[in-house]
Amino acid sequence: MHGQGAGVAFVRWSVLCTIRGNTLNSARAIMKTVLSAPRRAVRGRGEGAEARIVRSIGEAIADRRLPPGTKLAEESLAEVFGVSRERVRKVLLLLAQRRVVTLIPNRGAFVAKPTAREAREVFEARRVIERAVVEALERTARPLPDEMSAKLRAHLAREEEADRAGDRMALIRLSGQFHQLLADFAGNATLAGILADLIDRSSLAIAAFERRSSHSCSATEHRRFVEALESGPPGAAMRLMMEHLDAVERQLDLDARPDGAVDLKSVFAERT
Amino acid sequence: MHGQGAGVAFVRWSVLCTIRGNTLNSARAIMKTVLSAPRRAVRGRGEGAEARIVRSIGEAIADRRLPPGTKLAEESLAEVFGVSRERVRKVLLLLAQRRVVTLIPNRGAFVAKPTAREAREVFEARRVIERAVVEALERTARPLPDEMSAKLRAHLAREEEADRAGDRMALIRLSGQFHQLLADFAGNATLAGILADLIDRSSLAIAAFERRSSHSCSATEHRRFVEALESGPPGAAMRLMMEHLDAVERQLDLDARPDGAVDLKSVFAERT
DNA sequence: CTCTCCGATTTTGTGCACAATCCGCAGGTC
DNA sequence: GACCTGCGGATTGTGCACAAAATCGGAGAG
Repeated sequence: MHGQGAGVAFVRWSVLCTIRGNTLNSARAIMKTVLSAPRRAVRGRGEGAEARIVRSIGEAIADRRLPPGTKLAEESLAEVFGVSRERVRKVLLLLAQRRVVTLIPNRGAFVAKPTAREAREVFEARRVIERAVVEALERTARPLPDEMSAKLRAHLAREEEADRAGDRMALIRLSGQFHQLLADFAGNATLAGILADLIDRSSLAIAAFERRSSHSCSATEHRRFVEALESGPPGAAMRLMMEHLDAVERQLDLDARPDGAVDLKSVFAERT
Repeated sequence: MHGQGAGVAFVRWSVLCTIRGNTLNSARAIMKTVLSAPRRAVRGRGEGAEARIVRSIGEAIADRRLPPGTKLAEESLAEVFGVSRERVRKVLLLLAQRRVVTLIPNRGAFVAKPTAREAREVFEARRVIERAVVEALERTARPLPDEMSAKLRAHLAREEEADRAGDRMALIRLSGQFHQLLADFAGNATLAGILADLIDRSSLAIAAFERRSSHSCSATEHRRFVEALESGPPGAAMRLMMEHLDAVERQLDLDARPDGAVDLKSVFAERT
């Protein structure tokens, strides 16, 4: 989970200078902000704690240490993170709006369990956005700047290392980060933020619908994509990305199963 | 602001049946849910109030009755809506995550004032998503089903009526709803939800950056689009939609102006 | 033996009060 | 005259306590 923590300090004096008519004391305002920012950072807890907890829970969900359907009791989380229950409540509200957890009135918070339909929608949305990302990359960044290339290759190395080590959890997280990295390079923070949510929800969908035993390695597909982006013919990278997303979705078992208690009969009917 | 309220009742027993191993008492769970759902609806306030306030504030922002930078004091809002202050706080947190309001620690909530960069990003994101929407519409819904056609034409009628009446506020809201309607027809609720946020943020960007005096009427462009979608050659609708979004963005004054106090000197320098 | 009802316990929801912070303003100082 | 420094008023942030609701267990009826 990669929160899109905007620069609060910057927003701060921006608002200060524009809201009220008095724009002349901006220097003083900047001064106070610069001084107060570290002070806030030193205490570190009041505001950073929420972001930390959000990220922590988010990563746990993306890594499937918290599988879909898991109950997230407020009291337990408060104890785990050493904060008050209401802080946890706020965090859960944030995660709920990102559709990563489901809030059921008077029942509590649960790790979201997407429906098959929602899973399909999320992947389609990813295709839509990532197509635009790759288009932007192929259009504006060709040849690929050294910095991007270096970061991508460093990331690929980490992925392949995790693959060799059989660290499935790290591989999942890195795989998501790869797509996030591409979106960041594309230069549209808004789209990147939207994609961040969709990637998290993809993790959820994968956790909920993954077929047992099937697993095409993302690392090699990612490497082929980067190579196509760096030195392939125009459109090759796009094609690889679309195929990659299709492959990931095809790994899922999204057929039938209206999800729930319906197939109980059929399950036991076969046993007669 | 069009909240995407999911079917809570459905999620409810779905979770019930899958979380714990015991799946056999699902019938009983359904029973209790079916009974409790209307009861919750009758009381209606505990959960509906928040959504109502979110929609209310959201519409006010989209209609520019609350221009960017307006302070949203908790106490005042609580009094206006007749709820407790913490309810308002929750609502503001939700709106903040949708980037419609900006939350500044210890300062309060303000109607978001997007930067020029953010405005450009939002419009680019809209182009990305609405391109997909129109593609889906042209691909899967051709010829256009009667129901869609009827709803679209009814909407056009409302837009044109508002245009004739000079009801600028209604026109803005209807214009947003038009795009929302198309996204709904495309059949991907996830994408439609994302677009809903982007449309709201577009309203904000327009409010913040609109040029005085310029105003190309959306209603006629919308009508042309619908006609192209119904009976135009393939691709015509897409082209019109892209041109329409470009036109809306071009109405904005997104040049230079790093936003804030910087141009004060230049403004007064010209007067010597 | 199964189903239903009902009370005890746990968990969530909400109002309230107090603490912390910030803005505006006055007074003093260089 | 400009700047720093406290101080008062107001607003936001947070912990706490209580109320409301749901789950879980057992007892009783069919």
